[in-house]
Amino acid sequence: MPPTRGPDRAADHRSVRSHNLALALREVARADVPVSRADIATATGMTRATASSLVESLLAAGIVAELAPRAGPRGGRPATGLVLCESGPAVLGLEVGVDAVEVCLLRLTGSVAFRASAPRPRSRDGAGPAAAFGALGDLTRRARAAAEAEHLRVAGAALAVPGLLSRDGMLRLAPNLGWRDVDVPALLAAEPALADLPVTVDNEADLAALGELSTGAPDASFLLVSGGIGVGAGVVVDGALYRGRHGWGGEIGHVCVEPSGPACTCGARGCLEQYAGLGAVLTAAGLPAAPGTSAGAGDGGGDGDGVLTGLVAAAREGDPTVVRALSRAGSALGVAVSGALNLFDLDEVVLGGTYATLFDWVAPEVQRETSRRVLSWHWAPTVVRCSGLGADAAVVGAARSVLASVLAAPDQVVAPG
Amino acid sequence: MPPTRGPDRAADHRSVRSHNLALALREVARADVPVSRADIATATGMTRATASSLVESLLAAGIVAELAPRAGPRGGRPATGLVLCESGPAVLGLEVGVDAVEVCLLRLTGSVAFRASAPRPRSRDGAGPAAAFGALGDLTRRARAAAEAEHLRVAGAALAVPGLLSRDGMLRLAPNLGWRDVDVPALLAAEPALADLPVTVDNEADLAALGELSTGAPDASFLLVSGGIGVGAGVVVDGALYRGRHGWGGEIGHVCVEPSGPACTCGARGCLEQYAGLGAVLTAAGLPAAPGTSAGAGDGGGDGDGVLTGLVAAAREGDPTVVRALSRAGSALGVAVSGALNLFDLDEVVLGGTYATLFDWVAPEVQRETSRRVLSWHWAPTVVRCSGLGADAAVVGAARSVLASVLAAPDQVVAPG
DNA sequence: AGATGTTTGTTCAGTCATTGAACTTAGGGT
DNA sequence: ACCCTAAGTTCAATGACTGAACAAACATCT
Repeated sequence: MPPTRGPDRAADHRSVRSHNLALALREVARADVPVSRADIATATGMTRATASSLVESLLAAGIVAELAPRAGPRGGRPATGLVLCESGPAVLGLEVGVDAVEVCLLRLTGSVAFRASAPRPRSRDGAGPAAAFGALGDLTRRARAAAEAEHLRVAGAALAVPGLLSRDGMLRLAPNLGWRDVDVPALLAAEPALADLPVTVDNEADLAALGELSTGAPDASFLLVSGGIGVGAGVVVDGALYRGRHGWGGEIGHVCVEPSGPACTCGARGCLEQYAGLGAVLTAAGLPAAPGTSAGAGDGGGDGDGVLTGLVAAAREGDPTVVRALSRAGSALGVAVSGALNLFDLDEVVLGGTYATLFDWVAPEVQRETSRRVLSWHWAPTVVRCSGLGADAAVVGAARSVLASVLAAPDQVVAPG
Repeated sequence: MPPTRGPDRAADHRSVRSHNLALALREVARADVPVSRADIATATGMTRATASSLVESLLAAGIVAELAPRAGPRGGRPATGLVLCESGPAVLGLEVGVDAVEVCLLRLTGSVAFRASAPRPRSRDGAGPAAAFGALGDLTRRARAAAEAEHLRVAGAALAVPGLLSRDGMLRLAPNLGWRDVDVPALLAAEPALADLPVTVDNEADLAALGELSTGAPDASFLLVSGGIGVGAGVVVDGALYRGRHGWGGEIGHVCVEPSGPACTCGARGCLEQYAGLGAVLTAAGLPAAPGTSAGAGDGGGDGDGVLTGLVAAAREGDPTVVRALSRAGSALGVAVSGALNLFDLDEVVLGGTYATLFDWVAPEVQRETSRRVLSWHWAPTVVRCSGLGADAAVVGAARSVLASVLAAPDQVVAPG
């Protein structure tokens, strides 16, 4: 997160201005149609004079743009439409995933300006974290060249990693990458293409949840459950990500489904991952485990996609063992998800990652369990949805999170210009 | 909560003032020793001139008071100490509990000015919610008389109820009271002693968590698990209560401990309540169930205290059946709590309600399960604590929540005066 | 005792962003 | 043409903070 200046800072004229600036910009950003200065004034409760003044600043900063005046329905002077500026500050989403490193450049409007990925150098080839960040640096260089070509200034970046981060950016543990205690900020600083950018680092599941959020209502509430070798979750309440005490919220993979169930790599018994993780599903389906799916092996990776298509094909053909395996994974998932819904008080579940691919076989069981186990079901029945972004959720979410912080603090982005 | 005016309101001069007013007041409130105007200035980053001006307003409003000047350690002009005003606006905590209705009047400083309780009129005697609120009204009248005698103005009240509230204050379901769809605001408005006060209504577990919060660091994070006929939990993260989408967060009582466990009154199987609820514990201990502990009976109540002392006595004597029952309840609780800690990313558990009384027999098992099942244990080992407030947590927490809102918005309380 | 230094609290002109009201601009309808 | 409506701008007034200078009150050193 950006230089978290305490919420307990004294306010002065300038803070009023930045607050209202952000407010005005949000009105422009959240509407699908162009808004006028008068719209901003009435929506926020400020004077038309103030709205005008704020808009002037936003125009000067190149964050919003004016359209040609268009007459309203009931006569009167035509309103000049305001929209986000296509050539305003752009943002970068980064991801170090199990199989690949990815990058994604978004214009201020949210449109994709550049997109690329490369396979992650594998540990078994002697390549450590530095090699992965080298690949990320290469992709970033290309993305920034693309930005340059469009005369876009890159305002910042966010990086998604699959693991537990401490607040200073250290990646404490990333089982599926085979990493432990990796100093992410140092590795970022070592890449010339990234060293001069403000980069925030966040958990992959959290950023995926933010990505999912950006595809729907801005104040949605849901639990995004992401399947894979592990099982992760991101919690969004009223449009805000729940982070928890250390930023490790939503660790659903090791929630207990059956206290005396099979032993898990974490040392406990009966964790969700042992029922609904990709490795467990493959084993139960009688299919060969993909490399790396026997979590804890240290080196992650493995061609997850190949195994997955096999699984889907078998399920489509109605292979009873496979279907039963998926349904059992679904009900275990449903038990854990029900607990999470009871605790977080949510009524929407979004299935992402491999669960998005396997949605048709997994979702009914999740639905069934939640309908029985969620206490508030009668007042707010649980909805189980499929993720709209699938595997790209995390990169896109990373970029979107930067976009959100630019829109939330437009004055921050103007100053350094 | 007070008329939640949207966070998306335009800021002007007055909002700067109220923000800084609240900031200055917080400095006075959170320090144990008197602070000076200069202290406020340096702590918040404002000028001494501004701090002075703010303090003047707070003095005029009767919210803070000046002490005699006291010399500092390194010479210089002595600082005039500022403290919360003992005779400033007072607040009222209310509770409709299973056994009793309670009231508690707190001075602005947090000291108790009045305290009383009365048995709750029972449904089996033909008394419905109206009777309970009548009893609450009587207590309130006495509390306000006590306030009057001290020349204290009562700024507001908060009511704790054990059940699911909708956002408009309707009590949707309170199994242990035997109530359903009770219109709390209407009942409050019908009581003359309460009709003229701003009263907020909240879940008992949530307010108990706030009460617990007020006994420790103001930015603590913990899960407060409250035992009783049911099992409730309140989640506090960085000093703020987690409420969830509808305000129903922390429903741990129906988190699944064993998917194929005993049937629960909620319709599901293996809910925590079936292992660690008071009824289940008594049954497992071979003791006679207290009236009402067979949850779902409709009319709640029952002399919980009597049964509890019997349980404690038997446990102290080392009765193996009782000790085993408690230890099994503890490990079921530990399983559910571990899940909650993984999801919420917390590292502190506070046991309250009956669990506070049974702490010595329950806590070790909770500790053991969390040490195995909480993923982040190695970086942030879980601490299991006993609640400092016990059964009074909810009333006190209710009053504290009003206190907090007065301190957070001092200008609100000045205007009507 | 007196001078010096230090810290607290106040006073006052200056600055800045908002408000509110008048005014200008630019259409639509009859 | 004339009136009506709504958008956007201009400008004096207001309110709250800043910064600097000043006054008050005490400790310490000579």
